Formats: sequence, structure tokens, C-alpha cells
Amino acid sequence: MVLDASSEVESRAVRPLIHKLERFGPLAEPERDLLTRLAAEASLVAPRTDLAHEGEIPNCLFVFLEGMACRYKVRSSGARQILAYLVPGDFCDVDVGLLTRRDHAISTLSSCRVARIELDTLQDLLVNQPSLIRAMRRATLVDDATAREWLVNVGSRSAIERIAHLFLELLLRLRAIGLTRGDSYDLPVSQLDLAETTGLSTVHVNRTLQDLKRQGLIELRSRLLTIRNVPRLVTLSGFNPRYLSLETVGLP
Amino acid sequence: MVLDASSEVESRAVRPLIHKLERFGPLAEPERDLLTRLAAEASLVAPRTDLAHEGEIPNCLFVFLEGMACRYKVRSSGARQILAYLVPGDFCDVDVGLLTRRDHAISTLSSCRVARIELDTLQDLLVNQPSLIRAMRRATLVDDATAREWLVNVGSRSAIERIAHLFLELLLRLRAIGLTRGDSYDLPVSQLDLAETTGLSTVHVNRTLQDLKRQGLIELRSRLLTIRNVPRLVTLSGFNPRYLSLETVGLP
DNA sequence: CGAACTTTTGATATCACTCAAGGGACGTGG
DNA sequence: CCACGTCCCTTGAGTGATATCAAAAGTTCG
Repeated sequence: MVLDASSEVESRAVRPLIHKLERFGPLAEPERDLLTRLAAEASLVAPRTDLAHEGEIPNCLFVFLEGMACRYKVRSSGARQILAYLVPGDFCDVDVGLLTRRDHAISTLSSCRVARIELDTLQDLLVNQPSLIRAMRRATLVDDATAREWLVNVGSRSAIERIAHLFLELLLRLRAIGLTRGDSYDLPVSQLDLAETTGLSTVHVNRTLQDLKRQGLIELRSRLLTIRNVPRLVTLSGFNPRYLSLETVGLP
Repeated sequence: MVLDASSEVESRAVRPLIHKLERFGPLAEPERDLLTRLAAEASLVAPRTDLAHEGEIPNCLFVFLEGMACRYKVRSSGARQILAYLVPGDFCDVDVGLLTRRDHAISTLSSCRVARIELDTLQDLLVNQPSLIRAMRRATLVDDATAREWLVNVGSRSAIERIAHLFLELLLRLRAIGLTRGDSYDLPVSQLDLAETTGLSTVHVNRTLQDLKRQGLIELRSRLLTIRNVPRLVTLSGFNPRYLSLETVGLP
């Protein structure tokens, strides 16, 4: 079977997802085929595009194959709080069908490749692909644990610790799906995004990044982040990777 | 059938749970019986007792029938962050069987009545009580939404807003299970607990509470909280109850 | 009645915010 | 290819909200 150029891209794009789900148990051939077919129907979405709005009645599950996206809420004051980062292999809300209205919005940060699973299809999976669904539920439990760690982050860490912790989390999550080179990875987000993630002002994020650079802990230029000293960053932020359930990836 | 005094207490204790689950669809008689039998085996747990520890391999699901408990994490520095409050009718982790290790601990705040569902039993429910499990999953989605709102709380609200928001959330959650009298409810937590919940220091919590009292917004004496002016507290904290999915309860 | 915990107060320190403005970088259109 | 707009990043100065430290006062409970 010969693949043309565009379907090659699509079949490559599904790898992070399969990679991720197989951490929770092997997938059968039909399941992998199913996911590959899914990826073939994914579409490209521009940066800063809302995929789902707060208050909306949800009608599909999103699967992220490329790029970076986020969940967020906006307060009546206009302040935005980013609640989670979505990286390739991540998806939103297996139990979306049980939801009446969304309590938060979902938006791309960079340009993204995103697949959608309609409610009908999902209903079918729930009945006929129990092992796939089980893997997805496990992945959701990790997402929940990550949300809790974020609460610890903004609730009890200093500015420099928050940012260091976030950078280490992303290092491990991206490494787990093969999207790092050494201790470097693409971080296609602005300092405003980081501020809205960590509950800091943009000015303070800027100064804290400079601090991290001055200490020789990171490099960050044109949206490429390099962690220069992982162990010191781990110590600084009190990072304990257990919540990510990524034993196989590990820190150097 | 005659109930003795102690089983009367137990059958009363299950009401919040049934109340809560029935918000997501009616329960069949056998399901209610099942829950009532469950409650009959609940035990009393002293205040400040850990029910589950971080790092542990979980072996049961907890169901809270009376009192107040919490999820929390402790940082290596010793700082504790409370992640969620558990009130009567709440339970922990339907998918607990898929978990390898707990990423956080669970502890009582006040004395509590707690039932346990062993993994075997839960496995059975998952197969044989789909509508009960569906109701429980819906409840879990609300818990997730609540966790997100807490992230907004500590990430972007001021001290007074955080505390006001927390008090309103608890007012609605407790009202939904019939544990308020007017705008008053038992809040069996110390100011240290509130500090660890909101990411503030105890001293600042104390001063912020005084501020709320001085403004005539709340009264708080011997662990009984009365909200004196709900509308003003709503405005102050930017409280939007939608995330709780409690349309039926409402704010005055 | 004493020990342990919790709440309260005062004084001081600091981390992070706000406001304001300047300096890239990048894309678009003339 | 330059001019211009729009983001985004950076810097400075001043302020403010919240933390820390220390100790007193109140509460609970054996």
C-alpha cells in the first residue's frame, strides 16, 4: 500500500497518541487502525483559535495530534486562567457525553492538528472498545493528577518555582511522546500565556525568566526552550515526576 | 421492618448521597437499597485522620456520609495544599481500580462517617449497575469542574475573593444536600485549613475573615458560618455557580 | 488546672503587581 | 524596499498585597 505525501503526515501524526495510550497497556491491531483512520480526518487549526466555548453543550471529543493547546477560563474581570496544556496525544473528556454544558473553553496556543470524535462514534467506542476506553480513562486520571499538581503550583510555589516546575513537566510529557531533543523542546507560547498559566503578571514572568537564564538553568530563544541544568531545576522547584505516571521516561 | 436506633442513623446518613446522585437521573429501588446497605457498614473516623496516603496503591473507593474531609498534597518543604473538600454524598475516584499509586492523600477535617467500597464490589458495580456508575461519573465531572474553579481561585483572585468564593461554593454544595439552615452552615475547619486551601498565610486568612465580618458579609463563630449578604459576596468574589451543576438549588 | 491548639495582634519585610514607556520582530501594503 | 501596525518582550520606578516573625490571648479538653 502506497501512501501519498499528505497521508504520510497524518499517519506520523498519530504516533504520539498511540505511544501514549500504549503506556497503559498494548493496543490491538484494529484499535491502532481505528486511531490511524481517526488521524486521517484531523484538521489543521490556526493559533489562538477556540475549539470549544464555555457554556456550550459539547458534541465531540478532541484529540490533539500536533501543536500545543490549552483549557482556560475567563473571569468576569477579563482575567484569563489557563487550566491545562494539551500536547500531542492528549484528548479532552471521554465522558463528554455526560456533560450538560462546558465549564471552560478550549483553545489552541500554536497551530495544531486536531481530530474530532463525534458523540455517536464515541458512544460506539464505549460499548465496543473497552480496552481502548480503559486506556483513555487511565490517561484522564493522569490529566486529573496534573491538574492537582498545578493547584499546588499556583497555591504554594514562588514565581521561579512555578515556572521551573511547568518547564520540567512539559519536558517529561513531551519526551514521553518523542517531541524533545535532549533537554530541548518547542514551547510555542507567549510570556502572556505563561503568566496566565502560572497566575503571575507578564512583567514578573519576564523577570523570572531572565533570572532562570542568568542562573544558567535554561535558555529560551524564539520559542525553543533548552533546560541547561535539569537536576538543579528539579531541586529548585521541588519537582516530583510521579504524578505524571511516566516511570519509563525518567529524569537523567 | 423495625430499625433500631443505630441503623436509623445509618439510613439517615445515606440521604445526601442518594440526593446527590438523583440529581443526575433517578435511581432504581435496588440501587437505593444497595447504597443503603453500603451506608450501614460505614464507620466513624476521628478528625484529622488520614484515610489514604500519597504513594499508596489504592484498594477501595471512599464514600463520605457525614462530616468534612479533604484531598491534599504535601510538598517536600512541608507545606500542605488542600486540593478539594469532600462533603456528605461525595466519593473518591470511581476509576480507582485503574490507578497504580495515589498522587495525593485523603484526610478527614472534622469527624466523619465514611463508607468504603472494596475494589471487587466496585468491579461488580461497573458491570452490573451501569446507571449508578453513570450517575457517579457525572458527579466526578462536577468534582473536576470544581477543581478547575479552585485553580482559578488561587491563580487569579485576591485573598478576600478567594475566601468569599470558597464560602459560597460550600453554601451551595451543602444546601444541595440539605445541610444548611438559611445561609448558615457548619464549617468544621481551622483557619490553618483555610490557609492551606486558599494558598494564603494563616495570619492573612485571619485578617481577611475580620475584614469580611467588618463589612457585614459574614459571621463566623465556633465553626458556624453565616453568610449575611449573599448577593454582595457573589459580586465581590465574581462567583458564578454554573460549574457546580446545581441549577435546582440556586442563589436567592 | 495545665498542655496543646487556635485565634488574634503588632511590627517589619518582600515578593510580585501596576503603570508607563521604549525597543525589537514580523508581516502587510504601498 | 520602505513605512507602518501589531504583537511581544524588556526595563524602570513606585506601590501594594501578602508573608514572616514573635508573642499574647482565647479555647478545648483531658
